[in-house]
Amino acid sequence: MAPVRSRARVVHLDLDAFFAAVEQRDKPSLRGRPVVVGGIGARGVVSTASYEARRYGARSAMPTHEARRLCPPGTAFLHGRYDAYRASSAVVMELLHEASPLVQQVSVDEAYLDLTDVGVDDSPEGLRAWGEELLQRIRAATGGLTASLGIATSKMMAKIGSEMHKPGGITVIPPGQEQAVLEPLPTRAVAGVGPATAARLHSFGVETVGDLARVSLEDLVAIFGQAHGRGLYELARARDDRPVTPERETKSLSAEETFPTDVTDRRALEAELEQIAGRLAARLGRAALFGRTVTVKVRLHDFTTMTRSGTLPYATGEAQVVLREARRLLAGVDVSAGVRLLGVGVSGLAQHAQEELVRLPESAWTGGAAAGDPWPDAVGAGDAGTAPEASSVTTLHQDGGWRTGQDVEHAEHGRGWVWGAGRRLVTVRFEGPLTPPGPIRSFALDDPRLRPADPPEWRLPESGEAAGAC
DNA sequence: TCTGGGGTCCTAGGACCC
DNA sequence: TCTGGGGTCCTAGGACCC
Repeated sequence: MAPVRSRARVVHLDLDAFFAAVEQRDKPSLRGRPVVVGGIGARGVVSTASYEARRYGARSAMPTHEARRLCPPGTAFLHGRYDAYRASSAVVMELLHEASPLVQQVSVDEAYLDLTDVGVDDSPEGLRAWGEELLQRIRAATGGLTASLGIATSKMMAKIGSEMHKPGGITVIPPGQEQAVLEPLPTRAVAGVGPATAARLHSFGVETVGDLARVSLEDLVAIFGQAHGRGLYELARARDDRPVTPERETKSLSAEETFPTDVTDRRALEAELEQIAGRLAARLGRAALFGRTVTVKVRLHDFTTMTRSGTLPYATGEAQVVLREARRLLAGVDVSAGVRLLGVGVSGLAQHAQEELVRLPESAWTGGAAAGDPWPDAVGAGDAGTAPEASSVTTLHQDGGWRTGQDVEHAEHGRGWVWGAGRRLVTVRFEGPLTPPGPIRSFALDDPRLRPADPPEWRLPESGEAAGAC
């Protein structure tokens, strides 16, 4: 790891009790009263508690019913108004971009700034004055919202600083003071130490960052693995050269829902899946993204969580294609004991449908297509892994009149859907038992046995079939 | 009436290719 | 034709962050 920055040039800004503060700003009757924003339902959790509510013990991520137990009558429990929060957040982020060319927004209420190219006096007094002015501008532009600032030589120290004098405080940790600040703090203060890591460290008698700094690199790597172990070793010494990085590419999108009560009925689950996949596809569309890998997430009644993923031969943004793959994946999960949460995600994102098809290896024929089945044009054009002409790929989608995701019926093999279509062949994925030797087969585009079909009623697995469906 | 929803990164094993 | 190492892709799960 590179040497630590020698000057305090990283700023962490954290809006104080942000959601609750917006509510109190917009509804004067809530000012001075405990306010809890988050899920209101039986299984809701707290997103943000106002400082008044924190006095009674309400905290973020706490089950809302527990916050209800702790807080006095008259406490306001509110659903989040996320559009309002986003609007205020945008005002603040705009001010940050005026303050520095290098801003990394971490979430709706947090950001890092790099002051390297900002002409600022980086003495503690100079930094404090700079911070006061920024906070004043934020208050003025947002109708009184407050934030806390940490200014230090690294992201980790800046973040620790912003926590130290909340709300509304500015904490400058001058170069050279990092160790002294860090050592007495609990290990949780180190970036990347969550409940699990803290518990393991505790079991070795490691409670503070100072304790952690006395553990050897070899031991940390042996216990936590290469990446995490080395990270802990460095961060415990305040060695953190992570840059402030403005824009990051989206890697995945997902949508999920926790049900008020566990769902055991597969038909109800199917309906939920359709809803969730629809929401996800709409977001894909808005982001102009297409994904190849579909992941279904199932949380059971006992909180055990399973994921099942499948990778398509092409990137898609279509709700029906996402949904169909999600259904296939869900069919392989035993849900008889009750499902608490259902989710659908998409990864392997591309900015164009089909973009990834050219790299598809034959191994992607997970269903075990008959040996010798040629892949429709794109892969068949050369050795596996050799990209065909781009033009043949970009037109794959509609060639021959077949559309990926389209429902079809084959005279011998039964119902299926179009998994890929090329200039000469169409590949169909079959779900039913009528299709030995495998569920994927290719046909000539004009194969008379193949015809378009209406979307199927989703067939529910027979009881007992689910677990073995894949 | 325990434990949201949206993300990121890492690990580990197996398949497959060279 | 018994023996291997590296690289990539895929899947599943876990930890962490806000």
